[in-house]
Amino acid sequence: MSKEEAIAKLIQVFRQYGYEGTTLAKLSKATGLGKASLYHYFPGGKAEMGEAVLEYANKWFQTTVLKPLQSDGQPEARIMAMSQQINKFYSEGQETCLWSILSVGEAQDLFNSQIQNSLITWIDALIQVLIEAGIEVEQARQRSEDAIIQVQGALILARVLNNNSPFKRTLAELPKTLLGK
Amino acid sequence: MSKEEAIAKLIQVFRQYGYEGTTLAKLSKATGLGKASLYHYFPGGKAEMGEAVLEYANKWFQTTVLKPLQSDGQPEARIMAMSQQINKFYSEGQETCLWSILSVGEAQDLFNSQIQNSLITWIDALIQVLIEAGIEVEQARQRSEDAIIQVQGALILARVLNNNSPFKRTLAELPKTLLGK
DNA sequence: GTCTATACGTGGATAGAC
DNA sequence: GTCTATCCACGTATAGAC
Repeated sequence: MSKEEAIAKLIQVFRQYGYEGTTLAKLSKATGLGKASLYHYFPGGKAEMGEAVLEYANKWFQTTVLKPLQSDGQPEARIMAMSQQINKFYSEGQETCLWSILSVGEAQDLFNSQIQNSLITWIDALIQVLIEAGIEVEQARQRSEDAIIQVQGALILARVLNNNSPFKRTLAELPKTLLGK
Repeated sequence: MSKEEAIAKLIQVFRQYGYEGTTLAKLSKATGLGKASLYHYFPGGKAEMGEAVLEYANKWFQTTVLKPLQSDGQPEARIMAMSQQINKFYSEGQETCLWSILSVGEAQDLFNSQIQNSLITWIDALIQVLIEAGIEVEQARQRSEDAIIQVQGALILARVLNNNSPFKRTLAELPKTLLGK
């Protein structure tokens, strides 16, 4: 098993259990590797695995979600493309956001700056598109923040209510939220 | 120290560290009670403490947030009163929501039905007010869900960005979100 | 009710064989 | 690279004195 493949398995565990709820036993079971093998790939142990998982998720997000947003079509089309990708990225609202779950407790101390960067990158990418669409910068910032707020909040609602329809509705309305029409 | 006072201290720990990140050592330190004393109040251990903390938060939320919403003024005034109380309840966006943090990992199995009830109660209370304001029921439901989504999402953004201004802005716009004007 | 002391499992991490 | 075996600290929980 390659390191990449291992990380893809690890990410599931961190997403489901959070940092402190994730144990080496769970990580071992998820990958099929013994604890010692995990330490071969990640000498820094659990903290390094968390770091790797965040880095992996970040790249994945950049490729699948941000890239369509930064392509060269019409702003509205790009935003719609992004919404579709977000839907996939979070498995239609059934998966927790790694950023939100790794921003509490001990994990916050370890990863917050990394997570903050990811979120800021996302916000800035949105602002860029809205400016291209002719929206004034401060309003663009507010709407971009609102969009992310809504995605994050909708994921929580989906998890607690065990029902992803508010999440899907939120995504469907993202273009309106961002472009204001 | 009364049981109530103890619970008020415990809640801080669960909020900050989540269920799995919360240890008896932390709970002991926060209350000033020895571990054995905690077991005197909560024979069921950590799980019972989590339960008690959720129950406490729920009552607190009902009294401070829902009651103003269900008073007998104009809908808009009641919604504004609720927003103010939400602001206090989450310490201006600087405190995590207990419901969102206890809905992951092992805690999800233990507490999800309780948390689900709390959230549904909130949504239903909002729907009631919007219906009184003359809004059609399905739209009332959607807007109520949206309001909660925005509060939850804004709390996440505040935590990650270490900046509560989006949270405050979100709260300020809640009346508009709900009443649609 | 609150404490000290302690039991027992599990968590993270390492050694060393293959 | 992956395993088995093992270490040590800490986690939850309990016993029993005061």
